Amino acid sequence: MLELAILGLLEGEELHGYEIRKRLRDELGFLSNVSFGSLYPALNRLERSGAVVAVAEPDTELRAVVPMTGSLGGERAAMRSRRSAPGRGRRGRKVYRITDEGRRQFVELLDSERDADDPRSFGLRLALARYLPPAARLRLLERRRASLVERLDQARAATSGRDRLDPYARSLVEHTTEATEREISWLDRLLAAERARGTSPTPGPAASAGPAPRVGGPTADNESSILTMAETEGDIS
Amino acid sequence: MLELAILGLLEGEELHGYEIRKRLRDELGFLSNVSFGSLYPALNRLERSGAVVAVAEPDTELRAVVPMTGSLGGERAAMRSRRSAPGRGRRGRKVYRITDEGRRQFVELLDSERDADDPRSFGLRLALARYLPPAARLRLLERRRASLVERLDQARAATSGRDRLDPYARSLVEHTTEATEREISWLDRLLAAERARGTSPTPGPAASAGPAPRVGGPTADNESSILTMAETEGDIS
DNA sequence: GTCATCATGTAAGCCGTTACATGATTGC
DNA sequence: GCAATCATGTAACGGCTTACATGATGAC
Repeated sequence: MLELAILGLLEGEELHGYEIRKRLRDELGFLSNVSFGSLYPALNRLERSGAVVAVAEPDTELRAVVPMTGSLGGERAAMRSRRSAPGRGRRGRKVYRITDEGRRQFVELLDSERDADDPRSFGLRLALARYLPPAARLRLLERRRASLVERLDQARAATSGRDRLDPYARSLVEHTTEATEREISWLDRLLAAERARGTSPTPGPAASAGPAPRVGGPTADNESSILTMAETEGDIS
Repeated sequence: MLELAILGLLEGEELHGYEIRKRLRDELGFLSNVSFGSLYPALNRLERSGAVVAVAEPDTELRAVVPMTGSLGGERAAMRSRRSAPGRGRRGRKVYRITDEGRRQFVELLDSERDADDPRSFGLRLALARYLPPAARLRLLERRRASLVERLDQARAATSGRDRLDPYARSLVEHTTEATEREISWLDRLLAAERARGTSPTPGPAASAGPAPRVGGPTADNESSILTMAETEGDIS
């Protein structure tokens, strides 16, 4: 899960650990904050498995920081702090780049059903769905839909018999049921758009067209932290 | 978390481990299935801490199973399988009953903010909210509301900035935002009902909690019973 | 020169899982 | 008497968290 998110970020650009953590928080909304105690070991695992390599920092950053002057002192100071291991840029930063092997692992992970029970799993995968081939994208949406439908059926079966629930549990069930129904119909729109794209010569931006329910709020043209797709995940059945 | 759910079930009736697992799945929808490897250790922890005790099975069940006859053979067979340790009923079942200490722990857990990041946490607590005193119930709802509003604000703040998201991420953000707004207004209805109900005079130290900030969503003041969750059904398509 | 921030890592522990091991009861 | 289910438990392991430890850089 964590490794999937990291690879997803590195698909876009080279990053070092500290920055990756920020992106996970701000961009993917992945976990409020992933701890370093899990982030760095994860990066080391990825490096050992050949999914990423430590590289020198991109020129752009480096040039901006290191003075152009021939100043001996400045050069030496820069060297001292810089040269110790591959992938160490200024300061002690270790900048990672994804490899071809990493891309392979990434798509494999993205297309797998690991962590299917974790509510963040689907949100993360959909946020990275642009990296999936169309067929796999359909599978992802269909799996999610099926699991929601099953949950709904199960809930209805269990509730029908004994509606002796107290008001709180009952309200929770109702709210969760409705939210689930809404998600299913949202998925149906995504699926329709996805299928229309694949089968007809209509390419492109149809994908997000469906939604925009616009209940009343401002039409946010948002780029946000992609998600806090924590999802209510109601209890009770 | 698991212990909270277990205590919640035992508030209602005496149960043995295997049955508890079924209830967690069918009744609380807690985890698709809690493994025995975590359930039994949890029960043992609860027993050691004095929150539960192993008891003889309730008479009702026992009577139904053990024949009333004075048949020596029957009696002996029943004894053989039954008597080994307190709380062992027929077969090897170990039936648990919550204690006063357990009830104290239960309410304390229920009112705490543990696992606040876990999305199942709120659902579980609301499902058990009937066991909370009114003030704690309000706190629970207000905490949830505040965290959703914060999430929404954060998303919008991050949103206002730069680059465009791809269609999948964008659709995800939109759907999640809308779902969050709906949950907030649902909570507003629950809060209104809750306030209308019990509390005529606000207790002395009202300072800490205070009224809800009203930052984000609409202030839907739909009174009516908590059960009336007709929901505005803004539906799209 | 010292503080906040950036940056990387290790160690201990919690909480859960899967896999394994055992045995009783019921139905056929 | 045999299988399916009920029922309880242990052992090994995994991933994530907190707390700890270290050090560089930039601002004042």
